Amino acid sequence: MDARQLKHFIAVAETLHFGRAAEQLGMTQPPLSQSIMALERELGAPLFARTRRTVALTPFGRQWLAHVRGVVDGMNALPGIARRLRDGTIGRLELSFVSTADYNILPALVRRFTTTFPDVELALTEATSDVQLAALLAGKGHVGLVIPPPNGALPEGLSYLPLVTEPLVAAVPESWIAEGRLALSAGRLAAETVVGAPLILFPRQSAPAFHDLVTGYYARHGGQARIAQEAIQMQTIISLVSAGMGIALVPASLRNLARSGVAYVELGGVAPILETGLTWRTDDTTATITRFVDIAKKENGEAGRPTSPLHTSLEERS
Amino acid sequence: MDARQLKHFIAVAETLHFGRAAEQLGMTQPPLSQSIMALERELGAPLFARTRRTVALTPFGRQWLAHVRGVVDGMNALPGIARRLRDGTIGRLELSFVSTADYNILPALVRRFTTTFPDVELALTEATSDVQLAALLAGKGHVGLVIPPPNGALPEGLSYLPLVTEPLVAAVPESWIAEGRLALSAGRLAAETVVGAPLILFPRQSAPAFHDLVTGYYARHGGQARIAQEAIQMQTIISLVSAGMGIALVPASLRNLARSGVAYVELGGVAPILETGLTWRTDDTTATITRFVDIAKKENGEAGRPTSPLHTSLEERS
DNA sequence: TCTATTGATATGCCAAACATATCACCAATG
DNA sequence: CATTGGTGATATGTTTGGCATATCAATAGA
Repeated sequence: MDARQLKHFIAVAETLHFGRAAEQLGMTQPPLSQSIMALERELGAPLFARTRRTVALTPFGRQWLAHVRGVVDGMNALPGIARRLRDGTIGRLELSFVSTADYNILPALVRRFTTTFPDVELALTEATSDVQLAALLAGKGHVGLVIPPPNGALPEGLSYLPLVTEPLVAAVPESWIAEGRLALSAGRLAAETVVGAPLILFPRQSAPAFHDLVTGYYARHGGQARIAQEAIQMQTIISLVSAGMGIALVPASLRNLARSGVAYVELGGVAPILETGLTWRTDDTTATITRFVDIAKKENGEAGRPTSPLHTSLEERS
Repeated sequence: MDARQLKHFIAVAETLHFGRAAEQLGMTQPPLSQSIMALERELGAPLFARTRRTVALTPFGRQWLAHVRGVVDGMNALPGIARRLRDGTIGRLELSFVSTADYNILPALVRRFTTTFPDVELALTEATSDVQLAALLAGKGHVGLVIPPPNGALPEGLSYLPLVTEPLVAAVPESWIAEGRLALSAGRLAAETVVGAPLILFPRQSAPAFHDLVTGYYARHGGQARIAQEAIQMQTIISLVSAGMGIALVPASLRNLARSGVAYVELGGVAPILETGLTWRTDDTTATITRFVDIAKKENGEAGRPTSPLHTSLEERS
């Protein structure tokens, strides 16, 4: 039961002529006859009904042929599959991302990748940066959209590509502005005003980089954050703002999350800059990762200003 | 790109140890190393990441492995498929049948066959006997339930197995009995009464054997059939009887086709006997045919009286 | 009757798949 | 730090089986 024998069988079944089948196979007729005979002996039943002058498939041979064809076709496809796996044009890529990326770089990136490599299965998982980094270090997943750690140093073994930098803005209850509780000057919110308002924030453990970015702003402007409420989901935080529980400092791209009763206002003073980038195991040679990083680099280069992908993402979501 | 190489690859991928994989393959380690190296050279990418002490699949190797497994499994399945094709436990069987068999032997036969050989695809086609015989002689289809030709001689090259014999009965409008237009004696219809009534019948060309059976009855009882209407479908004939257009001589098993306004009455005199049997190409060695004929023989032996399968068929149809 | 064509048989050759022997390297262990 | 056991790679010899050449037997067609 050899692949060679199966190909011999298919050739004879297609030509119904041992001589021409042998020629097609690049061999001579006698060993082909022997190969078929050996196959028939092994199967215990004749595949061909031979007269002295003609060859015909037996009903058994005809039915078996269909199955053999499937296997041989699959076998012939293996080198091509290997090549495409090597090139990264087929396969599977597991991408994790922080929730803020969902309003930012993610949709355009995913769209670009899936149109460029439609046969790569892209598995998306939302997770916080620290969870993503731990998973990658444990060998799970392939690439992650993360907010890099506070000290700026990623764990050993991970590569990193910055993708988007954007300022934080304040998400405030619209009523607080209308009622004059928050004073705007030149369309901005003065730093002292921000520091004085109750704050809604991620718990530090879930998103240390983001947390430190916010508290750093407070420290720079001489104040201690008065935390009214903690919440994990961005949507939840905005809901709490909408309910008038406080203000929140959020990435500018969150403007894409329009919600009635919430206004996004630029911060006075030195607005914190949030960076989002792509990370992956340096030693992971999966071709689809290289392809994805290439796409991300190109996206980054073309997008230019950090606001550009935001609009793109809005279009994506419509 | 050889099946042998693929099996080598799978063995090493499963054990992650060249020595044990070689042992499992019944060979020594050096040629196995060479085989894998040749495969990697052919694919242009390493399948395994080797340190001096350990072997691990590369991401590329892991993804390709899944595809290779599918092909090799399919290949390993081929002998088993061949064996079952040879035994007739898998495959395809094309069965044609006359419409009267649908009320008779067919349902029980099909049920028995499909439960005994659930993996044989059974294709059913309704056709008249002459069409079936012509198709079989032309190499189309496998087995047919037919009413044997009038002279009793089937074409050369076809085998035949009698399955059911049953008398014809008269299908008459119930009103004709109630009104006394047809007189019963001892629950039977006198032959003279039958001969005098208008007849609904198959056209001879569609079912010569059946046609001759009916006209033979008329000839034996000294009369000429007065044909009120011809029809091809049994259901149509019974509908015409129901409409009071005449009487019809039909197989006793047609009692299974109960229709309001129609009564089935035994014939006086020598009631014609209708035979239905199975036919197939004598030289067709398809194993499923043998299996089907075996089932039919057993069905025939166990069923005994011709009425038995009728009740079975009624149960089937409920 | 003769010829051409077909698949089967007989026999010799050689590549390639395998085995044996050995090496180079490294981790574990005292 | 030296030693030992275990790993995959390398080198080389051996044999099997897949193939080619030569030929045969049988038959359809002229």
